Amino acid sequence: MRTSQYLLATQKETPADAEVISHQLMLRAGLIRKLASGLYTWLPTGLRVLNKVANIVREEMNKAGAIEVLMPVVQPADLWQETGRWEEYGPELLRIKDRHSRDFVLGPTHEEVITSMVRNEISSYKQLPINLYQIQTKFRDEVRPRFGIMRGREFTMKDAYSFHLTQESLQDTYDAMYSAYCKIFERMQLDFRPVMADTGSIGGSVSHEFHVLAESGEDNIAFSNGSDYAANVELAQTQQVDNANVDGLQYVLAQAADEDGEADANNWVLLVLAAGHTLNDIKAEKLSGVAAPLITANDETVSAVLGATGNDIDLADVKVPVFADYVVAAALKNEAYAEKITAADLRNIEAGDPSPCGNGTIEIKRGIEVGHIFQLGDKYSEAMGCGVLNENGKHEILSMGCYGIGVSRVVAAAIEQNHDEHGIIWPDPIAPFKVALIPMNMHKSQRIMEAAEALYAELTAAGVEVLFDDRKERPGVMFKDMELVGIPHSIVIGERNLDEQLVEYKNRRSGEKSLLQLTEVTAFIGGL
RNA sequence: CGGUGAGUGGCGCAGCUUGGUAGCGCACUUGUUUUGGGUACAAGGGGUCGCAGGUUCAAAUCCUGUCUCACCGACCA
Repeated sequence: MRTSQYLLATQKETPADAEVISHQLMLRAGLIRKLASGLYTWLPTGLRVLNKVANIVREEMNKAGAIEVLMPVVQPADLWQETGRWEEYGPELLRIKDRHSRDFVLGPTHEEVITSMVRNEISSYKQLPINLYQIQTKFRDEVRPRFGIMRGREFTMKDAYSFHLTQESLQDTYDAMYSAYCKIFERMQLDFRPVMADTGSIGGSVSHEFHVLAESGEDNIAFSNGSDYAANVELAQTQQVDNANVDGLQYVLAQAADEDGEADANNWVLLVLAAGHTLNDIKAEKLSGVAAPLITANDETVSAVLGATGNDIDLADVKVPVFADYVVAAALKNEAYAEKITAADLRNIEAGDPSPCGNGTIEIKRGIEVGHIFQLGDKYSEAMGCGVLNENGKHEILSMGCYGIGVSRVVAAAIEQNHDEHGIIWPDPIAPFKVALIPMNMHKSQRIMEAAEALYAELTAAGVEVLFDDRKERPGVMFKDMELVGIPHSIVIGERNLDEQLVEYKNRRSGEKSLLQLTEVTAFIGGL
């Protein structure tokens, strides 16, 4: 590619509304442009990277036995009504009507569509297991899009769905996906970790997230320094310790749930934590008797409720089981709370805590979630009647797994992990170009132009992706642009070395420079 | 949705308090200059100041409404 026939679109100045480094660099290096909040155009350079990432994902999915399909972005509402998510999913689900006033959604995920397809296409146990995936645009009407492409409303996702008759089969595919994900992020040369995770609203039991480690990550990951234990802080269990070490208590009032699990506006549960600890909302709302989603009382309610117990709560009097670090006490209206104490894991794990696995202590690092795999069970297949005839001719509901990678988010995460003060430093496998060809004052020197043109033709013929900067620009401009864009290797052709038929090679990441014979350049670059 | 802040050429900003129909840097065009790290000089093109309404002889500037955007919280690949 010649820069003169390309859209480089680099900028000197950082747009004011970009906060994180990956967003700033994606704008400055000409990878993306914002169209509206959370909606971005991929410029040529950005699209090249996005396609590189997608292709690595595709290759590894294929190798792992998954089969590619492509489903519509627009999905009929009745599928979502079948699974109940039309009501459950909330405002992130963008609902639209067609000209006949029929309801549709812009797909935020594709469990409904794939399950609908499989129940029509798969009818025998002989066809199982099967794992189908697509790489496609998703739309989620995020409350607050932020950090550029990192949390956009429209984004590219690889989503795979597997179908099984037995838990063993599901586990096999889940393990294969786990390995494939590791391979994918290894190939992209990213520093990542698989971590145990909460299943959230998608449902199911077993789940792992894949995080790219970066300071700007939105998730906190708990690592053990004595084992390979890693879990999202949302999920990481804390060990109960002797209450004697607790230095004071703090409390939170949470709305209670009735027998049916519905929020009960008149009843509250008192959650008590050791001083200095922080409440983990996800753990709290999983407790029976506590309303989910968690509703905590404001100051007014606190005084009203605690006043109604007949006496002021004196936390020093709460008799905490000796093995518990913190407790749940029912502060039901007019009841003695002291008799309703239960111990539970309620708090966020913290650095320095003993690891739940029993080995080592916990360290907390920040991560960007780029992948998530789940064992879904029969949540969707049951609701939609997706099953096959088994060996005995009986209809049996399938169990499912689902496996996602945020393809566009990977691009941003890679930049968070690979940049310096000059710009992006792409890992070779996802770089938009492998090598930048930078001629010095080519428009004034016939021999430079001939050498550059010859080298460009040679590299291109060898299948090397080369960006030939043939603009009539000063050297400094070209160096700055190529560094900003982050092309991992560059070749500089100048009068200085041409007499000896030498050119200069420079490595973007290490900064190392060396001189190469003009004739050996293509072999050298090809071997990198 | 709650809190904070911002909307002035493609980008970054000034002007607004003390109304008089717009300015700087980058980028862009042309010429000269320079020639291994964003060269210098000169001449140009491009905005009616988010939108709507109001006050006024006169509004980017004052008033009202509205839209958009970013950041902090609750959700997610």
